[in-house]
Amino acid sequence: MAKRIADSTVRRLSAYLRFLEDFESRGLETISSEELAQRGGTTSAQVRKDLSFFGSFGKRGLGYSVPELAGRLREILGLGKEWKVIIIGAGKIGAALAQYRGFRQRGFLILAAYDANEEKIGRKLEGIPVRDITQLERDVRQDRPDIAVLTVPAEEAQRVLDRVVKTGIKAILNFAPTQLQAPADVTVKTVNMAMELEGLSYALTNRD
Amino acid sequence: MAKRIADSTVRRLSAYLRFLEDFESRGLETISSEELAQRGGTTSAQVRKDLSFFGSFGKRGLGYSVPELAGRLREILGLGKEWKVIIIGAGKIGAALAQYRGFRQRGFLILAAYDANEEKIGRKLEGIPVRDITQLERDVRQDRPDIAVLTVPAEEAQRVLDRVVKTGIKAILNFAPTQLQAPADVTVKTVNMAMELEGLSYALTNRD
DNA sequence: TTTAACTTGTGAATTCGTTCACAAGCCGGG
DNA sequence: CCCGGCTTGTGAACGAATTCACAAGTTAAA
Ligand SMILES: NC(=O)c1ccc[n+]([C@@H]2O[C@H](COP(=O)([O-])OP(=O)(O)OC[C@H]3O[C@@H](n4cnc5c(N)ncnc54)[C@H](O)[C@@H]3O)[C@@H](O)[C@H]2O)c1
Ligand SMILES: NC(=O)c1ccc[n+]([C@@H]2O[C@H](COP(=O)([O-])OP(=O)(O)OC[C@H]3O[C@@H](n4cnc5c(N)ncnc54)[C@H](O)[C@@H]3O)[C@@H](O)[C@H]2O)c1
Repeated sequence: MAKRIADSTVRRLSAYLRFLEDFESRGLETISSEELAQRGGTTSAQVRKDLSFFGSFGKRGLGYSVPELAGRLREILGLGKEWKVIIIGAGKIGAALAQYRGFRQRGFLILAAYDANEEKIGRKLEGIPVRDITQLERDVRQDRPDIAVLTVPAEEAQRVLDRVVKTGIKAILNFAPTQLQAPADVTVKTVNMAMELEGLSYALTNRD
Repeated sequence: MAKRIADSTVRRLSAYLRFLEDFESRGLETISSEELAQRGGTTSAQVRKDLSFFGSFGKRGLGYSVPELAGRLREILGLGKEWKVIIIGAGKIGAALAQYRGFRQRGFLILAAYDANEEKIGRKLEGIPVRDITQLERDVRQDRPDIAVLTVPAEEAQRVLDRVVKTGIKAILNFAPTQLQAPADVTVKTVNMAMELEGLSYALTNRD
């Protein structure tokens, strides 16, 4: 990849793909940057610029072929393959995620959940086994998961992250409300719901 | 407020507050922008600039008083009061959120969850009642919640949002993976986990 | 009182992301 | 085959956010 692509661009590509899949299922053949923009709450120039970082996929005067562009986006986003995911922390949020069908549908296969609590180990969550965290290293060597989802208490998060990193996993989705430290070659994304709520609090407080 | 403040700034303020509370609990009296920056993975100039939009809270040569700055940030973020929250959709993720203590701890009081499914109505989730969605309008008039959390299926999300907006609620946290339309005076934040995973997929695919 | 070590607050410079604006290309109709 | 309508792709302009860099203020020590 020649240029560093902004995070915001990647998020929009992901959104475009969602819309394209919707259009595809309705049997539409082509779509213009303007239509895509309207659907995504952005501008047509933004759409074209986003796509232009990766090539030129459209036809002037016509627009984009829906299936072709969807294919290109899947390729760019790395969604051609099925990604293997493990969940660490089979608590309330971990269980909800394990049972969520949306991930599977988008090509993310959840292999297992891990927990330290004896009571949870051995159970199944909608078919997904809850395993003992002490098995983590062995299992990772065998199953080679690509992504780990962290849903352990905040106090444990950094310790668990370090352990996960040591197994060689390079991508982590963290739900603990903490700032985590990881080596540069490991990508960590944090979903912090308290922060989102505080953003709403700010918005409610500071309106004109 | 004189200037429009960037979303990214508000998020960082929220993070700073978290660190300050940590420092506060450890009994530290003052903190420098450099320490705050290190903790938050940013730079000291960024910290000072963020704060400077709202006033000057520090002492040159010394740093910031931990309790004072924490108080100022709470004020800026509107965390002086307790915000009332309702959850719409008592499914897997809605239930996890309803049972999450972290929100209460940070001043977000969950009043109730609402659902359309008869089987769920009338139950309690860790003390939080699940009510019939048909009661929504009446209850909102009475309880005056400030924030609605949407955890309904994606197909329902826009319809439910419109209904919530009509009750006069001005802040919404949406978990459905859809782009939602709302009037300009309503703030909608969407947490899209599939998009986060696709961001990880992109990162794994396009490394140097 | 002077000095050295720190740290803030903030214009200015820079970097990054978005929007503009238009040449270039495609299509269908006459 | 040419014209009018439409849409892409992209430099250039713009605007927003971050980083730099330093004067100004604080403290402690001699
Ligand atoms: N529940 C929510 O809705 C919600 C929302 C936002 C954020 N979060 C965050 O997600 C995390 C989990 O929250 P939760 O509500 O699911 O809590 P929870 O207590 O229900 O679940 C945590 C699980 O992690 C397990 N665990 C603890 N230490 C572990 C370790 N070292 N290795 C493996 N497993 C370990 C526990 O046994 C437990 O099952 C927390 O950081 C929380 O702040 C939760
Ligand atoms: N479960 C997860 O981990 C997860 C993760 C990311 C996103 N999401 C999103 O969150 C939403 C909910 O997911 P879920 O897994 O909790 O699904 P779910 O089916 O368990 O829950 C949805 C709930 O909404 C209720 N509902 C449906 N229509 C309603 C209406 N009109 N009014 C009130 N209630 C209504 C249903 O009765 C159900 O209880 C979906 O949009 C999903 O894509 C879920």
